[in-house]
Amino acid sequence: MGASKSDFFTEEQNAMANVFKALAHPARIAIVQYLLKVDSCICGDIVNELPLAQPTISQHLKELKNANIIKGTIEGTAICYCLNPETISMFETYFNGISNQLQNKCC
Amino acid sequence: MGASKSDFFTEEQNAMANVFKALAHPARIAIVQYLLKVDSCICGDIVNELPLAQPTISQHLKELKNANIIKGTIEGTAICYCLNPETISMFETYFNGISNQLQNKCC
DNA sequence: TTATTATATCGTAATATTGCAATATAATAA
DNA sequence: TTATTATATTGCAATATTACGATATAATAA
Repeated sequence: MGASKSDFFTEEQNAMANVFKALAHPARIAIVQYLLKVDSCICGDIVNELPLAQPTISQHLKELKNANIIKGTIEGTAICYCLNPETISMFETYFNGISNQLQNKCC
Repeated sequence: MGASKSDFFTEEQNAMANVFKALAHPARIAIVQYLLKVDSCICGDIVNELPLAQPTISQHLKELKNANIIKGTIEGTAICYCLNPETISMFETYFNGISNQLQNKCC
């Protein structure tokens, strides 16, 4: 985050910022879309789907995994990634909460 | 975004990534929380609330405004910022959509 | 054992973000 | 007009992200 000041913010604020940061890249949005599109949670043919090299995809998957947006299970030589419904629920709860607090408070 | 490749992604993917990027910083999360906490949509006393200098706050507000997460109305010498309910709704719709598509697709 | 296949890590160059002092702008007040 | 007050912009140093070639690791196959 550039010349960092994250110490001055709460754990929760830093945590939310980190989860959003994981979605703050078109490649990672594309990975989420792809995981939704394919019927089962297919693995690393994401590399064939996106215009990025294998190490780059691996890095993006790692960031999504660290943010708990996806989870990976080993399947032989491959790793099967899929979206984590709990984190999606967390996002729903977060924005529902904002919506509810927002009533009559807007200019 | 580092050595950039955003040309290879769709408009929609880049747009979503940009909106998330606006929330990908603890100071901007704190600003959103503050705008929710205060009863009316009070303005630039955010500077007194957060441990950052005025130009830094101004820059963060600009990023939130560019992403349509907040909107500002002029009130005399001051500017009154508040959350944009439409963008909050957009987020709700986005994650509801993912939730719905996620049924039975998880490993 | 030696391939082969799938994914991860390292190192580093290119680029982007962050934070702020200094300064500018814009609106009102005196 | 000249303050004053509130916010924005500029310029730049410190730091973080992105992308990928080279290489490593891990699992299975031959």
